[in-house]
Amino acid sequence: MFALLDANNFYVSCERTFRPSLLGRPVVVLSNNDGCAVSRSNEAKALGVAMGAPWFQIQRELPDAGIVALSANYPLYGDMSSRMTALAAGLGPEIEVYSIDETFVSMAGVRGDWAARGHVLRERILQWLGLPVGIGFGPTKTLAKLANHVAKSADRKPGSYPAQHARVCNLVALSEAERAAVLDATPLGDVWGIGRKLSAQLQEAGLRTALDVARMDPAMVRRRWSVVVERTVHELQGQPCIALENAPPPKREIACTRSFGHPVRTGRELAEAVSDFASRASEKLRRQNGHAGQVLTFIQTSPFRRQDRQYSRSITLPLRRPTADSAAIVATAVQGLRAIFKPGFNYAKAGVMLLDLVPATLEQGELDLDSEGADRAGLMTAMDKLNDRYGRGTVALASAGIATQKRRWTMKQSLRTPDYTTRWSDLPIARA
DNA sequence: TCTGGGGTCCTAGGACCC
DNA sequence: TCTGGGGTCCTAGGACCC
Repeated sequence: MFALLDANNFYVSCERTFRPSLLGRPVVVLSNNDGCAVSRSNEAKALGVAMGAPWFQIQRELPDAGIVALSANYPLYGDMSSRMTALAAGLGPEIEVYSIDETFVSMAGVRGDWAARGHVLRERILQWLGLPVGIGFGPTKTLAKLANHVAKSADRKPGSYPAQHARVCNLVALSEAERAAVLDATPLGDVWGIGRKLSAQLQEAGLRTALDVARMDPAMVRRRWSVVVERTVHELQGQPCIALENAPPPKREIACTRSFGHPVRTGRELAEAVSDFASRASEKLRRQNGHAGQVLTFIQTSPFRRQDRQYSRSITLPLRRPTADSAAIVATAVQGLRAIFKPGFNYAKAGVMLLDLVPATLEQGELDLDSEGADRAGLMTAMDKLNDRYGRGTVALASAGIATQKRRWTMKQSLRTPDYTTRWSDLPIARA
């Protein structure tokens, strides 16, 4: 038995908490480089702004709609997220933080009226954080997700589901027939695990709703599609196949990739960017106390610039031994870049991925002939501590590249709001 | 002019081995 | 003329998620 709690329009809602004047207005939060709309208020959705729509297109198509756009402010969203998660944890004995705005809660052994508890929690999150959330309960994670979808839809689009399900929906409390009716009112594309491609294929096969999918024969589904889809069918039938992951396993790969604010043509600038990405990825790696075995570097032009010649390549190089040392990782990433870089292109994006991750404790012993290695780990720890305390980039390795000119490739964020909750100088001031 | 970033899992197919 | 069968491992790519 599971609950899924999920914030409505999370990024936009976080911004509204600190700028109430945005309530009731069409608002979008943009991806890095102020590229695409990645969070939309209900008013923006009602105007037809699609998820992932490029901002320049929105402006062109709806110049007079009064849409407010904001650059993504991840420190703010991350902080609001952990506050919300802490409150959600009160619902049941165990939780899984599934994403920045979604938390699964195990309801095992929880007695009483779940929907009533859900409404209380919902009110509290709204009052304390200003965040509207939807809560769904179901016998499996897939059904809890579906219930959550029902809760939000019944709230936002009256008539899509019975009004009793608005904001909080408990599928567990429904009769067999009532649950079937809810599934039958749900297009199969809205089911967790059924994306665009699969949706099209299932519709081709004559299916329309979540109920149709739930009634398929799992063995046939496995033969015709895959075990993944088979699991979804079982889960829709109420048979749990996906467990709660209370303690998430360490990451198997770590990436840092960015689109550039301006096209980049020179190897020097690319090397600067790749060095920066590699050292940020190394920081993430040390945070999970891991070592990487391989480093992947990629660069690519923009597929949207049809007039440009296109080029896209990646290369994976092994590290001499698994490590989390920024210098070694940066050097390897740049070495990879040298191997794949070709002049004469407008590069739009680059990235570094760390692969073959292992726990740092599994480090293979090695005779330390150059007597340098011993202090490296300590140096990295010291660097991380300084950067944690005084802000990213306070100290860096010279080998990671020092910008000698303005970094034109860094991303655009012209519509950023303050770090209201994570920076002393940005704290809002209440006036009587 | 202007189109995100970071993950996971599964499968097919090639390389290689005996 | 006619050239096996079975297994593992790895990688690339696809599909999905938020």
